[in-house]
Amino acid sequence: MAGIKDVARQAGVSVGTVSNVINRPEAVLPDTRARVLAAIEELGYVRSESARQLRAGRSRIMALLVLDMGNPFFVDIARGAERAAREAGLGVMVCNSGQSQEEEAEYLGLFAEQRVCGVLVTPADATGGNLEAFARHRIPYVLVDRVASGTDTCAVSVDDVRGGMLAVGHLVSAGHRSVAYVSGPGDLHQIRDRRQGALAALAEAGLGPESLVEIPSDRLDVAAGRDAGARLLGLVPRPTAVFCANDLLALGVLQSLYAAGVRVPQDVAIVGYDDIEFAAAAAVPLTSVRQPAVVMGKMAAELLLEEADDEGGSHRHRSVVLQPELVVRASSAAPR
Amino acid sequence: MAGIKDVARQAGVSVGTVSNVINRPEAVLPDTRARVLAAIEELGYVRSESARQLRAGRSRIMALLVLDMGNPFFVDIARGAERAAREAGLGVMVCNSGQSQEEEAEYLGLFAEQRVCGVLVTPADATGGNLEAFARHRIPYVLVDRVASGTDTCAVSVDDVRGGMLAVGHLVSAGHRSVAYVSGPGDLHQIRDRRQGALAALAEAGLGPESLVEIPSDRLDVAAGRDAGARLLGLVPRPTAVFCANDLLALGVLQSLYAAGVRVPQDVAIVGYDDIEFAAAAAVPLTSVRQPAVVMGKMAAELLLEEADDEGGSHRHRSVVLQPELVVRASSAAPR
DNA sequence: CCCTGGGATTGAATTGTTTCAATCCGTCCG
DNA sequence: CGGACGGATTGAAACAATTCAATCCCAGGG
Repeated sequence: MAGIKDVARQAGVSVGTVSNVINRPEAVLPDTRARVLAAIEELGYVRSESARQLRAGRSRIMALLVLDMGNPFFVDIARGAERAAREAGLGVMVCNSGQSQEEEAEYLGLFAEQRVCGVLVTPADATGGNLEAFARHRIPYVLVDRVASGTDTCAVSVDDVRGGMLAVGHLVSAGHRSVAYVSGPGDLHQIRDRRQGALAALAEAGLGPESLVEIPSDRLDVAAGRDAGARLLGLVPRPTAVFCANDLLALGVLQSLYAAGVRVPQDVAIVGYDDIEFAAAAAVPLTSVRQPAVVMGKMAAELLLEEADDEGGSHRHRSVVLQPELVVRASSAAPR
Repeated sequence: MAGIKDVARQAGVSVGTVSNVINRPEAVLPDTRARVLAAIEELGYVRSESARQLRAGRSRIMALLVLDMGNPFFVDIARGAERAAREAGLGVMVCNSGQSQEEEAEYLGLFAEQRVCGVLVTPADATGGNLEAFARHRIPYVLVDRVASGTDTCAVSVDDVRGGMLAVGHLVSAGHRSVAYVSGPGDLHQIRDRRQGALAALAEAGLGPESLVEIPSDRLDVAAGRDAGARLLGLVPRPTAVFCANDLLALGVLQSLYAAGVRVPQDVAIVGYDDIEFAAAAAVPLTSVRQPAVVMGKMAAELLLEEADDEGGSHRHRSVVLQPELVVRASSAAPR
């Protein structure tokens, strides 16, 4: 494959001039430039990003590590991040940790080797042990959909406690007195905060924690939702409402109930979380807590860019907390 | 940041030995190895992928360029590809062309600069002009969800003509005599082939092309489906069935009809395409043509790896055509 | 005791770019 | 006419790894 040297020889100039034509065209005489461009075209020269990177010390790629790209919520985050990165002339490498700490560690290692200019990450665990180790590499990172534990990191999150409160508050005010909570992996902050919000909403209505029946689940996808739905059907007495930790679970629960002939919302009301595009198109359009996912991705990327571009150490870490919003649809209503 | 030289100095060995410890540990005496590993640990050394790549001439990353990551169909393809790549120790860089030829060209340029070891691509246009130009770089690529136009490329696709035939054949045999086809961008092969299959199914039942009412759409997402649904409602006489070029469109159409009080399937039957996970969870569970997306991604990646690993020129390009499968659900049934 | 064989280690060459001090050359001014 | 200036161009250093021929050293055999 042709390199800058071949181009230089072909055009009868030095390598430095070729480099200038590519990076600072205005600093080269028009006819020299033309000659070089002709040579580039003729040889099909493409500059080597790795050589560039080697010299620059870091790549022009930003990494995004999410829990699950099968969840449209994360796809939206990726969209927002990509948009912001693109504006800064950077590429985005999107990876899935699948909520596994091992995969997370593996990917973080990969990012360090790639010398990415920064990492956006939704941690797979509450403690953030992997990130602690990662911090050593001096590669900036921003927490996404997660509050910062200290002041040594930027973070963008949505108020999950408030989200849980909105969801269960809505159910309680519709008359429900017993609510199931289909949760996810207990080591995810989001899950715990939403529960806390749910409990707060119940408490506000004078109901104790026994009014929240937890149906645990180790994954956060539609299949897990179907399982949870089956378990819900077996509960005696059966709660009249379900709050699901995300929309995928909710869609699964809905499917399960539907198949068993349980009517939604007449027999059981359902509220999901994230308000993914498919929530509105569900068997019964799903009430859900909307999160500004695209904005979150965009802001996270912008914070990261600010930190990465910062030469003088003037960057101050910031935590942005966005507000969720309840979107009421057919799946939630007063019990009979 | 510490380099291999720093490690060598710290451990009191040469750079070559450090390299050996990393890449061929068995070729180094145990205590030397231990000393080097200790130095690596102490300095927090992380090998530079760019330097590695520069020497190797190509990166250890495979690119995947799809039309839209917001479509779960492509997410499944990505999953399959990622799995295969991972087994070969490669990373995958997933990018969206958004059906734009400009973005496609831009990304292909980026891939060339990155010297990726290969590209999996779902072309944004029928002619494949961008790929023709790309072929010049001698970077192997495999067409995904698209048949190869010649024998100079590997390709993995699903028989879209047959898919269209299955979908419309099903509708016709349920008694429908007028079917709307909500299509997408006309320069996509998939869209045209599915139409052709639809026409073939009609012809088989003795119906002419006038029985297929095309509702064009320039995008392939839920919002476009809603628009198409609105246009469908305005048609006189209104077709009794709709075949949608993909499930996102179908879900949008469904939402639209639902909102207008048109009953599915009693008034209008709907058949989608792709059988994404959300099709089963739709307002009315969606009849759809299932495509083996994960398998397609996996096979494409495997073909690419075979071509990329081929030193002796023994690789022969292959086209794999997979078969779609009709999944009947509630959204399709005989008209009154 | 010398030589040989072979495993361990070395160190220089190589990869393709960017950057920057040095050089070149033509012009302008004194 | 000489010197200074400035824009264009040059060429070598630096980046961080891999690779491989050369070297080193030790054991075993003659």
